[in-house]
Amino acid sequence: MVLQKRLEYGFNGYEVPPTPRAARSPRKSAFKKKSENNQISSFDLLAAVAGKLLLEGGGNSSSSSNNASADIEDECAVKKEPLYQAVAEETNSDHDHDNGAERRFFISEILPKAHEMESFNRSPSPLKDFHFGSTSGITSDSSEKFGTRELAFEETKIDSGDYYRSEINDKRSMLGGINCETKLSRNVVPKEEHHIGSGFRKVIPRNPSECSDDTDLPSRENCDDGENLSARYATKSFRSTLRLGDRRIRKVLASKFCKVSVKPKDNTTATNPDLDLKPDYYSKKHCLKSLRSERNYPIKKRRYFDGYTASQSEERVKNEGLSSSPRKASAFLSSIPCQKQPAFQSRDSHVKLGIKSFRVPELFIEIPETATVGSLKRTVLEAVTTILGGGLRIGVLVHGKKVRDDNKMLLQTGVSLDTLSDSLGFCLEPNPPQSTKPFSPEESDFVRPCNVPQTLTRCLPSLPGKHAKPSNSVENDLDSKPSAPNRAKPVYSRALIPVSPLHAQALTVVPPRKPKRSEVAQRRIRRPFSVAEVEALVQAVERFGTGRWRDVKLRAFDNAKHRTYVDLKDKWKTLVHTARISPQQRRGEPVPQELLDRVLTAHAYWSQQQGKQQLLEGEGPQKLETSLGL
DNA sequence: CTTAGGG
DNA sequence: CCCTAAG
Repeated sequence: MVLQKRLEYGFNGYEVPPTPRAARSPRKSAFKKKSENNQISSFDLLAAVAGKLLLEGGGNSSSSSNNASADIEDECAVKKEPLYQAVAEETNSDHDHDNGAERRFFISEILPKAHEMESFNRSPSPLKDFHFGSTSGITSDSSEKFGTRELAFEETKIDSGDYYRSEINDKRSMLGGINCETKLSRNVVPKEEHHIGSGFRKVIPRNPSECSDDTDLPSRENCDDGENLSARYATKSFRSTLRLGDRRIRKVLASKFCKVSVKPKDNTTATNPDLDLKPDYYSKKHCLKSLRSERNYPIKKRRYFDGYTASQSEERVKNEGLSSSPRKASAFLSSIPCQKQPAFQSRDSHVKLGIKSFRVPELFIEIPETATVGSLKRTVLEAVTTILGGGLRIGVLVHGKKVRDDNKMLLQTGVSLDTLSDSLGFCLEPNPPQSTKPFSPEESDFVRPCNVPQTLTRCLPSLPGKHAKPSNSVENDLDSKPSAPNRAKPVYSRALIPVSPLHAQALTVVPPRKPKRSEVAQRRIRRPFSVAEVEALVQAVERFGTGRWRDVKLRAFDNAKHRTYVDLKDKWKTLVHTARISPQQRRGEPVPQELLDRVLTAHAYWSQQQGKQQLLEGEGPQKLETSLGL
């Protein structure tokens, strides 16, 4: 229903609002619930339809930039039924593939050898597979991508399906943004040129490995793919977890002066015997969350990391006289127990990695004894946020050696059925916001492989020969981090216990300092709207009205990362004002009168609509559709 | 998160 | 553009 409504058009080129604003909340809820029940939501469908159109209609979408988005909906309106079905079918078939469990197999129960682990960290725990480590490679990556990284590790599942596919159906792939989330899936999607939003184009590679750091390839379709999602969208839960502190967290954190100790740690509790990771629950939840999250406007967060984090950190070094080499202290080691899962042999030699329950057991925090508990909490949060929120890179270790070539096939790296028994390791490397100073050599090489148990011996990952480029690497695969919320706080506290008594004395006394506002967030630079942008905005508002800024943003400015829906709303506000004042009073780049006229027209129209809607709402929802001629 | 409005 | 109350 919703879908149809949204595809309907009102008269005069204006789209009739799908539903009164007041009634939209319930709609959202309904959507959410539906999705969680593994049903196809209208939103999914809409997205899928759009994606399909993009695929199918790639050739005929020759419309000008400002019409591309309109074309999508226009076409939907015309043949929505067939499309609807097509999409549904496609989705269903996806599910069918999911059920083909016998076609895949697990790398399960990645049980490292305890003695090897101990040699590194003297941990009594036998279960250590993943490690936070600082390696020499950490510092060299692009800076764009950590802006919005939010990670949490708890339950991870990495699935290598029959085929690799990069996500292309989502308009956000146009963002060229922060996350490079590569997903492994079973579908092959042909390389296409896609038109999205206001006709912005971008060629999206088919191969995940071609996904560069500044490419964003999320997808809503993943909602249907529970298994993949658990891995893919885990990145989101860290936020949920830390959200306890909410805003304050975002603003306050990000010191790099956490030292991380490599200390014995109790990992016994880390193991969750439950092998079923509740993929449905997590996947859907994460998926939903990500749907929203990924279309966030990370500007603020990124600003925070790029600016505040670094500057304040450095400032602290000077002001607070923390230990001689605070940066050097960024080594962060942790381990994550991997869970055992039933292993299946796959005819297709595909691998399914199951990683469960990432943990951050040890944190070395430096904080003065005189600090308050509150500041301690914040410090811990800073440490964690810096490391996790700053983004993580996955290192792949084969036989204890790091594999740096992302384009190598697993087979080529020696990861095969025959050799898996030896060791396949992963290394979680912090991706510090400021990646200037490399870590000390000792720490840099402080990466430990996790050993793969015998069960892995049977797992021979080999990529389908169909791939033009055998560039699917574990590293890429893991880039889509999975996670699970909830345990962050317990982890913190436990981590602190053994550490603080040992090092508290050596710490410099530093009065907790409230970050100044200027440090937290600087005002964004002013970026006047161009006439083209105004044109796009006007057109979008003409269609969506003045109360659907999110739609406007998504449709017309989805690729303009610096324009938030609030910006668009504000701009409209000023546009209306501009249109009303005399040309002499106007400043800045002159907006064509034609556009200003349209602004007034649209504004008047939608104001009127709004009035009508409110009246109708008063009369009762029943009459609404009738009155609007729906 | 989105909207709506004031600053 | 920012900030924030409301939903």
